[in-house]
Amino acid sequence: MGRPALSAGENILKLAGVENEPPAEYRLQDQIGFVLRKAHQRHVAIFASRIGDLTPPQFAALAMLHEHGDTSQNQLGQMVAMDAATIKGVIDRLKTRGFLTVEKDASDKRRLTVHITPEGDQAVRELVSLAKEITQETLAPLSTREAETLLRLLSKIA
Amino acid sequence: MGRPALSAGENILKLAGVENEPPAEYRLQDQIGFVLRKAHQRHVAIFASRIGDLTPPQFAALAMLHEHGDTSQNQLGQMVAMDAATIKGVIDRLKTRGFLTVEKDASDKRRLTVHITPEGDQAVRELVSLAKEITQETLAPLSTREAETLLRLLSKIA
DNA sequence: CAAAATTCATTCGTATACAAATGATATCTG
DNA sequence: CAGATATCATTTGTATACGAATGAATTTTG
Repeated sequence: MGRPALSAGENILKLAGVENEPPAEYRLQDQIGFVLRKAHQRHVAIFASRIGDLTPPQFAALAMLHEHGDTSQNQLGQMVAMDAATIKGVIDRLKTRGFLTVEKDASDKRRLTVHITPEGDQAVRELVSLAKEITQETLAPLSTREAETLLRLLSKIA
Repeated sequence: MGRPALSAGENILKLAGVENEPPAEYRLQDQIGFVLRKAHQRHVAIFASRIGDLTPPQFAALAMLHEHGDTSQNQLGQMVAMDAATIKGVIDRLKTRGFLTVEKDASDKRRLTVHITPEGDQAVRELVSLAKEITQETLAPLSTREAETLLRLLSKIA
């Protein structure tokens, strides 16, 4: 009588009637990090399809400089969420393109001050409408209300 | 009587009472791409603080292989959203670590079949609980309900 | 079946992204 | 003021990420 001892795959919970709760399995597809990476990839692809000759970080740095005016290199990096090593590369490439210039700060010889050029200003002005379209296309699968919600929640975890 | 001709900054809309709608300005901080990039950065930082010796893409590839079983290199890449060049690097590094092996497919000589090793399986099993904590911490600023909403909306645009 | 098209993997080049180390300059503290 | 700290920028090394070109193998087509 009775039943045999517990065999592999069985446990006391099962005996007690707490059936097979799929052990809170881990599905990669449902993890925020995985979805975040894919959403970001899709956005970058949309960006590249509309603005082929500037990357999102380059545009971000230029747009921030356009909006905010002169800043130091590291400060600009902070504003657009790039560390010192990353912002340097971005600025170098924008400098090569003639969109900005860099000069030593007289009052603090460690600093570099970054200026946007007229060409840089003009580029931002011309690209803003495309950038708006990129935002639109990225959010196209969502209703206006959903898009607002997404932006709000995403901002909270950013 | 009458009023002077339109001067700079004025327009017919203003005359009609549609006041100064700030020209739908473009604020970088409100663009989905910018927020997406920052949220992704934060997640990667959290991941690195908990799982120092494996990157999110490496863990994704290994977890997918664990879950799905043997696949070709490119197919694995598709499953974890990495192009051929990217997945190759990831697999090379996991191979070096002994988490997987790669061998030529006999029936299709173009293909490489990727096998997870016992060490790889073990690593996934041990890391899953940490991975869950990473998800939790990334979503910590949100309520449970908000987290579900975010995941759902993000999946739609991913 | 033979030519054309496709698929799989590799390689190269460019661009983020970040840790860590370094040198120059500023600021703080005792 | 002098030594300790901190900040700014640079450099190096590693790891995604992707476009484009390439070669080998397979599949499709005419």
